Amino acid sequence: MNDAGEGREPHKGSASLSPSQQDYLKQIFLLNDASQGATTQLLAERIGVRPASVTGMLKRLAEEGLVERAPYRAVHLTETGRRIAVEIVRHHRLLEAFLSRTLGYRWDEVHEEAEALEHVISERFEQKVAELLADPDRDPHGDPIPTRELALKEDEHLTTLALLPKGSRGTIRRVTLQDQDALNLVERLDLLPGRAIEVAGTHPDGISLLVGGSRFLVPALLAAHLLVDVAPHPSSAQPKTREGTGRPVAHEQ
Amino acid sequence: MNDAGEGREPHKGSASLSPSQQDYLKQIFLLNDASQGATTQLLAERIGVRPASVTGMLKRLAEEGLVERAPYRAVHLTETGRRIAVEIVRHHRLLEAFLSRTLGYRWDEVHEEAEALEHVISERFEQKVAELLADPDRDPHGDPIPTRELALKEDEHLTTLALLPKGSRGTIRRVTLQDQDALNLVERLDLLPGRAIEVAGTHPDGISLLVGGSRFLVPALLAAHLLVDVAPHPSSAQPKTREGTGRPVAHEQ
DNA sequence: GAGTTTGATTAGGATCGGCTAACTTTTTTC
DNA sequence: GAAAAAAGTTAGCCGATCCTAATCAAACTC
Ligand SMILES: [Mn+2]
Ligand SMILES: [Mn+2]
Ligand SMILES: [Mn+2]
Ligand SMILES: [Mn+2]
Repeated sequence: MNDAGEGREPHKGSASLSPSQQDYLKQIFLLNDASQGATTQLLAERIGVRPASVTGMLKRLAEEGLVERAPYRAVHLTETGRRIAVEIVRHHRLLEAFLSRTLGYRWDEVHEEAEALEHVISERFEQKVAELLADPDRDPHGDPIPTRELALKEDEHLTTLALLPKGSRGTIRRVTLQDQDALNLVERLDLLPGRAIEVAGTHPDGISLLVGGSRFLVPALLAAHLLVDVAPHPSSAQPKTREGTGRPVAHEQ
Repeated sequence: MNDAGEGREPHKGSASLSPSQQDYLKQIFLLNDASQGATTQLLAERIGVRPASVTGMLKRLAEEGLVERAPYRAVHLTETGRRIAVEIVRHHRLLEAFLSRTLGYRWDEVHEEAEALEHVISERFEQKVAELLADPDRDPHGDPIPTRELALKEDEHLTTLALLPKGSRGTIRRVTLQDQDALNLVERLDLLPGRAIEVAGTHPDGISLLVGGSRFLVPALLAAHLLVDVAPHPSSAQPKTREGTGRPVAHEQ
């Protein structure tokens, strides 16, 4: 079924794709980036459509050379598809940083707005915002912002909170959650990027955590999405002296 | 064919309409605001579709109670339709001011970007931008920005350059053009809002204008879209002063 | 005021992206 | 390894928005 003589559009930019197509590519990328297979069902959940719709769209994207797929198996991005996906991710995270820093959005308000704007802003807008913010490399959730050349830094030194042994100390650097309610939970628990934490113990259902003077159970499902920068010497005091009641939320303004 | 017992949706916000629908409402409003009938053909030109498409969309908008129309006649907005249209206009002009002032866009670059963003930003975004800019009342073209309550100030003291008699002096306050090429022309001629001008004479094809030390013919078609704040005493030369016809005129550009 | 020109509408069709219901394939369970 | 469960696909449909071509109405023209 695959033909080699199809019309080869040179340099397909994200601009020529519909917001819907862009969202599919982005979610495939994010799933792969999180080492998960981009299955029909997962995509359907993330994008908010029915599985049948995903199948249909993936076929169209495959025809355009943006994904490679075999029926009943997870999809993968082609190089072209990946490039576009990263471009959208850059838009999204740059916008989140902008909304947070320049317009004073709250931590939990940025995602939804960026979700819509990411498809609409021009390269000029992207550029101007990057200038204004002096090329930020993290969004408010701690997610790395791809560079203009679409290079994406890996967080190799970060560890999932869920895997830390008792006694570990470190700093929360990244919250890899999409869901609005889950984000609200993180905010209520004051587990934002920058917070110093210590693992008080492990449970079957999660992790007992010491943060900002209080101690509570972080459910495993949540802990798996908190990436921590582990302090070099678990026995010594934490490098960053930043205690307090934890109430004054760490907004990066 | 028209029935009175249609489903009456309460408080329809612009958010529930498609970008396309929003553009139709906006263009109807802008045409009416410029004292032009919103005909099928004019709308088709402004929106960039064929007349047949306009007829189709107007029918749908009429069904939703946003416009009133009779076949072969110009359309009018209902109160609901007008409210939505003004909301979009506010978005558009606020965005233009923001792009210009905060992101450093050039005068001729703002329109296109605002055209896409206006349909996508949330009320929160609108609000935050308005705060950041301290409630601006003009966009970079001199067009008035509707207030949050959707009140739109009229430019009663402004006159079309095309109608000024020889010897008139004044200041360009507003450029009511949509077309990109026309805007570029205005910029090349340095006829931007704020420029002091004097009418050196009238021609059948336009107006001979003195501006910034040089003198040239402004084609009638262009002159009709330049709104001028006429100086009270045509004989006295004054580069920049606030005159008063009994009405306070505040504009920040 | 009959005819012509211009403007508007209708008819029919395409594309896109979603849906449901029915069917097929893969995976899991025992 | 057969049956059941889960996941994925197909077929058929729908609404939104655009298009072209043909028709109809209104507005000028003389
Ligand atoms: Mn999106
Ligand atoms: Mn983020
Ligand atoms: Mn628009
Ligand atoms: Mn403007």
